[in-house]
Amino acid sequence: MPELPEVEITRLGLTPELEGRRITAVTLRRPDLRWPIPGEIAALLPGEFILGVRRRAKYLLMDLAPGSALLHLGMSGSLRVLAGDVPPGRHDHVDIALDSGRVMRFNDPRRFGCLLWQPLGETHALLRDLGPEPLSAQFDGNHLFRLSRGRQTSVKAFLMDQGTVVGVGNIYAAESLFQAGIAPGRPAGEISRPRYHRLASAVKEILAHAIRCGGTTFRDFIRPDGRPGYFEQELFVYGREGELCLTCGGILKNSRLGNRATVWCGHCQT
DNA sequence: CGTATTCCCTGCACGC
DNA sequence: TGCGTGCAGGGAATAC
Repeated sequence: MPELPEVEITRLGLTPELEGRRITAVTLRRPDLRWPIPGEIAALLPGEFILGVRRRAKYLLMDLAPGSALLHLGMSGSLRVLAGDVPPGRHDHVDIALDSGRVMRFNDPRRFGCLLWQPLGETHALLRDLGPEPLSAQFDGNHLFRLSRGRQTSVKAFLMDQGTVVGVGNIYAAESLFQAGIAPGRPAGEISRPRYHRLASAVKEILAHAIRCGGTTFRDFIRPDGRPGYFEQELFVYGREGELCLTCGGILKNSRLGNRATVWCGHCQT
């Protein structure tokens, strides 16, 4: 389930394979993923040079002269770069062939991902109302404190809201709240400024650490070169409901918040 | 506007 | 062994 670290790891793996390459062909084996794949993808990409691969939130942007292809991995998507003669398998929905003889292949069993188009100079509606990047200076405890005043929703839902800060999904929200010692169900508006400073620091540290580990391969994430990530070995709470807290030895609780599984320690998180 | 809920989709774990 | 059920979840859409 790709969150910011997994998307960033994907970007890092794609960049040396894609940057400066010319696209020779686009193969769409489905007309749609989450949304229909716009005609510009098949019409405009072949022949274009890939100028760069950027990331904004959990979106990847492949920059070409006439605009950018926008990719989201949803929760089961992955991008791999393979030799051009590797036959496609189940759920290999899109191929982008390169003049290197290799092919970037988009696999997504659950099809929550998307492939969209953004003309040069425009910002796609999906990118318009996003909060700051968590690893940027714009994101800090003051930002969280200010945005949370008057909010009744749980701090976990608040943290996972992409308008608050981007890139934090269920795994990293749970881990960040654990490291900050904050109970996930606490109303966002009731949390003090010092505690939000701790939370912002935890988010930054955990995301940066997860990127260094190559991301989290909990079920299906895979890097462009086929290797897994190793951060799941560092998880303190996510996926560990009923097991022992690694800090205090208590039993980790499991509840549902905002229709998401939420694991936390009732002793360490208050 | 804020908040909670539903829905999209497939693979897999589970219980009978 | 096979079948039904529930869950996983990003995030848009919908309802209130």
